[in-house]
Amino acid sequence: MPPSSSVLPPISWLFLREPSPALLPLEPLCKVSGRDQKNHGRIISYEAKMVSDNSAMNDETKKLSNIMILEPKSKILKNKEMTAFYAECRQRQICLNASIWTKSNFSGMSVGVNMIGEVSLFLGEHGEQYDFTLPAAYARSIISIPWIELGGKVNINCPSTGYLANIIFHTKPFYGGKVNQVTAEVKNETGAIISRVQGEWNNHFEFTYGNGETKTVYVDELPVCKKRVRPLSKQEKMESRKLWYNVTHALREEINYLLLRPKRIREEKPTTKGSYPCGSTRCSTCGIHLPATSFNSKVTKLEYKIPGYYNCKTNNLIYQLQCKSCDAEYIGLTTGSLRQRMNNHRFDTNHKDPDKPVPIHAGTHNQDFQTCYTTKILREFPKQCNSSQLRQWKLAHQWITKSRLPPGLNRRNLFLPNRMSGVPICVLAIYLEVLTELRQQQQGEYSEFWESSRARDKVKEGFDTQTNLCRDRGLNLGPPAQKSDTLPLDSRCIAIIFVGAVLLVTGVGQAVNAPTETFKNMKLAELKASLSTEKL
DNA sequence: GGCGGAACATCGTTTGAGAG
DNA sequence: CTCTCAAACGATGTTCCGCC
Repeated sequence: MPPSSSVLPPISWLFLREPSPALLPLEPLCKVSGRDQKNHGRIISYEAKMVSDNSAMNDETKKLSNIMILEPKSKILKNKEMTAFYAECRQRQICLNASIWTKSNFSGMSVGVNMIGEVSLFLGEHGEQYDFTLPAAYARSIISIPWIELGGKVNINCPSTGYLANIIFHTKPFYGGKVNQVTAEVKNETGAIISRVQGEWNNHFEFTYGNGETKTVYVDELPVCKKRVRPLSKQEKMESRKLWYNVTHALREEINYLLLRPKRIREEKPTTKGSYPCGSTRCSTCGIHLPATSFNSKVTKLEYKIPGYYNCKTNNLIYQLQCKSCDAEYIGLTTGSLRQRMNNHRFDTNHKDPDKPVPIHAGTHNQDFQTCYTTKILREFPKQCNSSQLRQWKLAHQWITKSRLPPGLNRRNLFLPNRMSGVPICVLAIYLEVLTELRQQQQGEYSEFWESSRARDKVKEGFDTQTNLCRDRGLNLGPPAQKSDTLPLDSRCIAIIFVGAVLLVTGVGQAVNAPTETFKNMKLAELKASLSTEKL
């Protein structure tokens, strides 16, 4: 067989990957991390015979499929999580030797996975070896309906003959374009192009040879070899189906959170600021911690960017628990890690603590903590922040997300804390707006609340003590905010000051049962002064 | 088998609200 | 202003599990 004939089957083989939905995580045949004790550095030996019982296959396919044996690859890299396998067809003297590991990175709504490793196909009959590189895989729209595509350049090289194939997997352009497009050029040892390939790797592709002949391959028409594996009961702990039993079970039962637990891709630092799962194998919080780059305010109807890179291990933070089944949410604060706090909530929920809002709400849906909630980190605080400051910022976040109003899960009281120094005027305006809505919702119930001089005085006290505070720093701590998209609750909150002003001036403030005229005028002047100093 | 990290379980402390 | 109570969080010890 001339090299020009033998170089093409490996290319076909590379293309003929079954397109798969984006539901399953990467499945290793053998997951290797460190040294396996019993085998002294070797991967445990597994055997999976693939026997075809498809009578429609041609003889060559039968020969190949009947004796395909998967064995472990002896060479491993320490401290790398990698997929490694060796497969051979002894009758036809074909063997495949492969080791693959991944580097992944987040970029907004998608995850890119670079497949790094070696794939070598050896054809004993011809004494030729073909070395493959692999395309990158991209999981797009990971927060909505995920889908997968391949991208990047791949080379197939045959050192003994000098033949070379350059393959390009084209990613879909942002606007228009087609998915799964692939092109390739096959060159001989002199560099002359002997064949071109074009098509869709999951549908059909066309080979155009040097003499003008063409050949089209349709993926759907290719014979399918039915895979046979050992029964689950006979598989060892690290065999593929045993290892991935939980994932398979969860898919069948639609238990979403179980899908996120086992063998997660290790994440590099994401490129976009936001709240991300840590990727630790045993971290239960990752199961409810979906990647997020922003959160919404039900008061301002605006979306606020999360201002840093956070994960389950982040300390000193304000977090949000969002019910998957309804609009209920909970804003909490912890000086420990998100993971520690979620463990406490999980414990309370498992024990159906009747005194705590998070377990009570999960109980109303008859769900456990993992099933009921998702979480995200809204903000991390520097360690030098004292507890008083932290509480104020928690309150501020509770107000702008309305988590203190139904159906929010935080406590219902709406009194201002005793010490309000440091809380920006815009946050107080938000507070007024929330209070107004509550008053409109619960006309009778809250009139008594507001009529009590104590409640009214509290608000007045809150405004009185914030003179010369904050200079409208929004929810940003530290130095005065710069005007930037990455500083979330800053100039946008000025709009809320308008709301507060309108409430006070137009008499809508009457809905909260009327601060006094003097109080209104005083606060309006203050609000105007703030606005005049703010560059919108 | 030892070590370290994560989860689990429990209890103590802090804080805020209400009442007097 | 003080006391009481409950919500919320933190701290700590134990258990489990994966890795070396």
